[in-house]
Amino acid sequence: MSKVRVRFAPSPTGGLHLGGVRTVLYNYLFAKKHGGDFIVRIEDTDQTRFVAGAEDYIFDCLKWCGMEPDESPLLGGPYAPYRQSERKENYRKYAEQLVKDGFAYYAFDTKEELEKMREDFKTAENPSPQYDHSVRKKMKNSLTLTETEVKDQLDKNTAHVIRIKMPENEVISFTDMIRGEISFETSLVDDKVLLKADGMPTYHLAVVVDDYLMKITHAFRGEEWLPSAPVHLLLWKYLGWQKDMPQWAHLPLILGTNGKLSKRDGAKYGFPVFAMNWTDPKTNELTEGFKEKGFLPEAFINLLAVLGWNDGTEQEIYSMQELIDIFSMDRVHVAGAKFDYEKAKWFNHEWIKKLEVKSYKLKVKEIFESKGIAVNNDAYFTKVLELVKDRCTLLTDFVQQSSFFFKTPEQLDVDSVKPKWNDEKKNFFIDYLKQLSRIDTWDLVSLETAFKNLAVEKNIKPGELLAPLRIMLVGGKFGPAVFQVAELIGKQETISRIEKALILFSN
RNA sequence: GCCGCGUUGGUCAAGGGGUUAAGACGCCUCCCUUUCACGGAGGAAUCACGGGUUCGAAUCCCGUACGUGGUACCA
Repeated sequence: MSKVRVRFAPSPTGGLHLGGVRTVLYNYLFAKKHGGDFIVRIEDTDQTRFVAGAEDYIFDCLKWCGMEPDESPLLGGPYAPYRQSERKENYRKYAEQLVKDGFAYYAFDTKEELEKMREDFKTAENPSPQYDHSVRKKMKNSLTLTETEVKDQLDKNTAHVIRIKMPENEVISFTDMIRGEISFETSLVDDKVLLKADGMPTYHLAVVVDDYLMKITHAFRGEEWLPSAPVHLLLWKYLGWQKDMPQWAHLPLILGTNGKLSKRDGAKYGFPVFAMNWTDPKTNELTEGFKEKGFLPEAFINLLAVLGWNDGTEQEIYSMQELIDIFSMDRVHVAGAKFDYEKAKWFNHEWIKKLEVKSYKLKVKEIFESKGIAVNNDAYFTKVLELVKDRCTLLTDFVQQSSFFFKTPEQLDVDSVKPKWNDEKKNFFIDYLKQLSRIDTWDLVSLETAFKNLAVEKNIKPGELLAPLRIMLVGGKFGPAVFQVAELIGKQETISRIEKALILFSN
């Protein structure tokens, strides 16, 4: 078999959502597993939906996820250009060839005429009539017009499209790598437009031509493309390229609360749907991404990989390299999967625990700095992160879990202390403060011993005192062992926090 | 409407004629921990429905229902 070449062909129309990233992932994994090439080709033939900046955004996302292409508009490659708008000249000749060979035809119908047709043929049973073998005989095209009429229209530069001429009563079938044998009745498929009036190809023509020219061996795309597969199959055949046709796989959809996962689902239920922050340049509306939400790319890739695929074992945590080694298309699920944000967070938690702090501390540092918390001592920072990583699900959780190591808590959970606060406890802390100031070896053991001994001496249960101490140092009922916190923040800071809190509690 | 594709706990799912129908997330209980987590031990919860085929069906076949995608000069 020739070298494996797969492509991801996004249209730059907005943020890169979960389904998109997973499609890239499966393409990428398959390519890398077989030592092949991963190509990214931009489908920007639709001028009206094109969104400025979306292309760069897509590449940023791929980079963040660790899926760098081998060929792309940015990198170039042997089959450049990789933007369909720049390949415009390629397509017309293939469309013309199809017309010449009798597999396609010119259609001169105006927008109004098409609308009229749809209106005229509309019935209760058929709410959306297609431009198919039965209606094409009644329309204005090179099948119904005489040769001279057609030539005349063409000479006059009348706006026209080229449509595929779907055969009648044929069954066309192919083998999908995930679903097996799939077949379609050609009479039921419409005469899809291949070349638009503006000279741009539609997706149908463009994928086939580009896949052929770029020597794509495997074509993986979302399940939403399944209904138009017969058009593509026929194009490969009609263009005479059948023996070079890639193998197909149609990936299951990622579902939201109902239907294909949408931006709305995310907004509604409070989870991201895009890989990275996306700001729509038209509306200026920001949609939060997984990256900014505090996800690790390792976790993001991992959770997407197993949403619709598994290797048959009980393993759930995989690195990119492991995925490359064991991924196989035939273990991809046929059914769509509903996205579960709780499980997504679990994956991130697992990765935070699994990875060494050094691999993400820069990201956490950025988050800290954006919250106005300065991080100066790298060794100290690492030590703190190491101490609290087990209790962080998202990278952003580090703020809540460890900001008190870097700055005095602004808000203390006074309400949890006050009801049980009394002079005995107050006096205990005053005495403890005195002892602390005399300690020379500031370590966990000395702090704890002094505390416990004093409690015994004062005849107060240590448990009664530990909670207030925690709130004094940390601000709330969370975080690592109290004495560990005291040890790390140091003598000065510990004493100062207790002193401040004492005043607060006694008011 | 028509066409395509699906359907195993709330979610992700293993299993593809004989299983006590794995496992994970979430939920609940307990242990550990004088906080919150981590960790550990348990628990509740599933084969869409109806017909076949078969000694035997979650598994094969056919219907039905439901879901989902398509039905654009969008991808």
